[in-house]
Amino acid sequence: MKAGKATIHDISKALGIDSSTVSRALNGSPRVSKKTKDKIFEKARELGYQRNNLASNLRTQKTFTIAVVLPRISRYFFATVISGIEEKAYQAGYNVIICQSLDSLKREKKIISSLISNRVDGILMSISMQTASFEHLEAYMNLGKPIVFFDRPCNLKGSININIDNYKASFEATEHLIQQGCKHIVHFSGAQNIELYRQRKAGYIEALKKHGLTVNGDYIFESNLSESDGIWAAKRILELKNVDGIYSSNDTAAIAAMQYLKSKGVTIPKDIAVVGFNNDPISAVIEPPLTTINQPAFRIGKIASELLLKKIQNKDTENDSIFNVLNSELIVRASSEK
Amino acid sequence: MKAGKATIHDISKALGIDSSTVSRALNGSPRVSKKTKDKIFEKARELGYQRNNLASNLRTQKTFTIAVVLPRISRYFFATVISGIEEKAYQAGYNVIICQSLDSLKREKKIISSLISNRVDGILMSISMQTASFEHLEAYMNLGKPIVFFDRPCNLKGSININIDNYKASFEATEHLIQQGCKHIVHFSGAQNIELYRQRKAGYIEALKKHGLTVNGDYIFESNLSESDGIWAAKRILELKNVDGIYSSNDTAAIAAMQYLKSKGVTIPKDIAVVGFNNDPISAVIEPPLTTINQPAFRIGKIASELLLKKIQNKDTENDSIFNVLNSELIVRASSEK
DNA sequence: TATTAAAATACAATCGATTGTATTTTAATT
DNA sequence: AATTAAAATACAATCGATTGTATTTTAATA
Repeated sequence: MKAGKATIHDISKALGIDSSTVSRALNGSPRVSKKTKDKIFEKARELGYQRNNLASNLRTQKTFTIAVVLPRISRYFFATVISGIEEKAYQAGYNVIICQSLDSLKREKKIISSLISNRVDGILMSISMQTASFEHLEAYMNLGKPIVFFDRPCNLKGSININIDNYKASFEATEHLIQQGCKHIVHFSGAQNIELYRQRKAGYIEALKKHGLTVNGDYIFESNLSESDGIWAAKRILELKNVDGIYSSNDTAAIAAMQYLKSKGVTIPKDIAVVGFNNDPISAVIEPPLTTINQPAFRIGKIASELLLKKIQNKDTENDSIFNVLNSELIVRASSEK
Repeated sequence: MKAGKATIHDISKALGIDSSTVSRALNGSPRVSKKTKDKIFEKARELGYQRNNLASNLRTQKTFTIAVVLPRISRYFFATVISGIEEKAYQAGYNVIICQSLDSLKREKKIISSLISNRVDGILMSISMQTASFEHLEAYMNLGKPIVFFDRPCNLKGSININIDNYKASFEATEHLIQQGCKHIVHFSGAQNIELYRQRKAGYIEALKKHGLTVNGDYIFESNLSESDGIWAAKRILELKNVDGIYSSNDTAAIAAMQYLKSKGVTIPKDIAVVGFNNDPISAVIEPPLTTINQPAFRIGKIASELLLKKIQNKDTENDSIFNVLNSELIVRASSEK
């Protein structure tokens, strides 16, 4: 027989011991004597037995698996959040499944449907840029299973959210540019159905207002904040002529714009000062180094999975909405110091 | 009743139709009449039915799930490989589970054990730096299930490998440095139990020999090629005094070393020319831009999953070892042009 | 040694879907 | 209307592990 294909029944037959006893032994039940346990473990090793989780999970209605659903793992911020999640989850004996929505709602829906079919115990999620309605998420929650939202908050009733104060971080970043003498600051914003980007935009606007600068819709660029979006934005900036500052909702777009502007002879920060968001490793390496906002990504992951596991383990807990707000910090580098 | 908790038996009872017919209807079997199918689909929608894959997979002995096991997803190369894998896999209706070994053998073993228990249909894998024996992988293959190795090849009999010609790429990179006039080239190498790093080292050595340069063990640094390893290497380089070239087995270490050397007043490429490996996005952005070797990461992922799925689908195929060698290219940038 | 509680083990149902075989229903043919 | 093949549906076993209950074995007590 091939190793690993053995079942408790094979052990049972080989030893003349009932399969229920074998199961209990392998799970360390005190109902099985030491002597029998030893025999069973020995035989299990001999046959290369590995528990079939499909069967076990079906019976117990538990998979000890949680899923992370996020836009894309190649973003450093998300990759770091995942590390935090995995640390906590593995400690607690849970498996982690990672799923990329690629910021597509269609894909996000497919993923959730598959997670329902596979009966994962809980989901950690940062919704896609296209997600504006939440039926697919409610379908999961209606099974009595929890979702914890990180980074991009969600206003579903009873939802648990972990994020930084995006409004405040944004306000400070913009104010920093103003203090450096910028008068015409462009903002790179993301999809407005995402609360996160609305908050970042709001912080930017409030900072302008506080300092008596005019808020001009033409200076707010909405996009997916990809590399190509950054280049597109840089081109528009050159057309606007008088721009002297950029506050971008992520580093990716900020860096792409910087590279393009540099190639067109713009000096940073003298001509245009730039502030990004996320503290990507690349932001520290580019010339000049990019001022950016650091989020505690690893901690966000740790706390998110802590809260999720707690929710999974006590089903009785309240159904309150929870907003867990962590601190962020503005890291000032050369790209914004005039 | 809560949505989503419905089973075929609930549909069966509600309609007075046997559950076997319900199952066949939901799977589109021609054995069920159109009329009955319609009734069943209607009721399924009404009850929010979602198939329980645990039960289905247990019965069918298929999970339509493949796993990717690799050192860490935050490396751009690996993240890109994953995108290629997912594209192919999703097209074919397979789920993809992503697992990070963090270059730890202990973790890799745990992961494989969990994948066995969860009965995934196949594995795509880039082994950890610590992996020198393969019992854990053989345990999986003994179940009659395939593993495809990418990036880091594996000499297990009957294994399928996808990678570039690391020897050749390395040879060319080193030769390039020599042509730029470098005489004392340091090589950053990885763990020597990994075939990949042995090949890269061999290519470096051969290039030196071909051009009549002495091969000096003190100029070959073995490490995990992390950021801190890069800094450590840079310090040693300063002690060696006469180094005029670096060929690193990855960009991460090369870039960390460059940053450190720059901070100590070394001019790149004039004093020391640098070549990395992997074409990380960061390599194009650093000053000066880093010469590096580009691997077709997305294609590697696509081809790897193609081969894996083929192997999953025809169990009868030969058990030959396969080495699939893709092209790489040296991208020459300012860091190496003297 | 008989009695009885405790310990160890066996029996049997269950989780939800699938599938080979048997039975019933329908429709076509004579 | 009787016959028969084909279509539709029902029955029942199965995948592998778990778990409540029943039974047997062991050991302790009187």
